[in-house]
Amino acid sequence: MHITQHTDYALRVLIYLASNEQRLVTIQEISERFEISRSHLMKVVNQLIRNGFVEGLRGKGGGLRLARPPQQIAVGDVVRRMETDLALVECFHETSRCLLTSTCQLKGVLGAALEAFFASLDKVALSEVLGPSQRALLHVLKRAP
Amino acid sequence: MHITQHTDYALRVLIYLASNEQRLVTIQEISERFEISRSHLMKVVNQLIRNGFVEGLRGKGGGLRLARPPQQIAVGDVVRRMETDLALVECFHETSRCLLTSTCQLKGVLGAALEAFFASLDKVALSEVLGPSQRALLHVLKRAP
DNA sequence: TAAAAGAGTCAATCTAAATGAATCTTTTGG
DNA sequence: CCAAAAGATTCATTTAGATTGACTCTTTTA
Repeated sequence: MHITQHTDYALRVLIYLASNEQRLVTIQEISERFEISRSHLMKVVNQLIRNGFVEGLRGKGGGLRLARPPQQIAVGDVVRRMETDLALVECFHETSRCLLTSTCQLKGVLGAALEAFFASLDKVALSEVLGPSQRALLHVLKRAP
Repeated sequence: MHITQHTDYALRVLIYLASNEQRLVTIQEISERFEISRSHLMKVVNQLIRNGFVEGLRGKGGGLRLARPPQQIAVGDVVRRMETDLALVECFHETSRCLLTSTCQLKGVLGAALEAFFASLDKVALSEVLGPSQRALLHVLKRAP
């Protein structure tokens, strides 16, 4: 059971942006910091923008910033939107060829468990997964004029 | 996010065995019923036996049967023991090279979500995922002498 | 004691994720 | 206005892990 690195990177990007809320951050910078290839990271960021978590400003002097304050970004939401395939097992698909599909209750049971998984993640905001020092920084920034 | 087919098959095997509690079932039979290669299925069954869910009786006239009544087999337990790698993201590993690992709270948050996932599955017994007709059969069998 | 049944090993295959090169498009500072 | 900075898109390659199946044991009992 895994979450794709794509989603993993997305969370890292958001955490990084949250820790640098006061300025624009370029993909270049993030890719260097995390040692991830620029073009790969680009795709991750793209998806974050398309899903409304991040704002991307093009052109000279452009960069990235959170589209909403980190208190309003639920971790569960991010994972849900970044993971493209949430079909835990074959019988989640219409095309399932398992001969039990029609009668067995597994699909519902696993579906409920998946919901519990996301419900747990939904309770946590991006601002809460930052390290103590980063959170302190956030706090200071909020109090600044 | 996926569960391996290995685990998927394991659940199918258990369901099949639960629906045929009154007799021994051979791997051969299951592999034909589910159209899975015999040697592949063998590995799945092996793991089920090693984990104490199934009893395998060798030799002529042998076969498989549940090691415990299906009411005492939790779906969560099966998934937990069949899935070999439950490290959701890189930072679950000791060797994580993510520079956030030390400070960020993601690991704990995702870990808690995973627990919620399994807690949900633990509430369900194998006997509860059988189809209505199969469950009815179980019921009848229990009442028989 | 031979046949049935499970156990184990090994290598091939297949798939989806991950990667990265190359080429767009947009924007703005000078 | 236009060159440079920055994000957007496309495409092909690589890689890791899951899946598969052939082949060879070992155990057991009719």
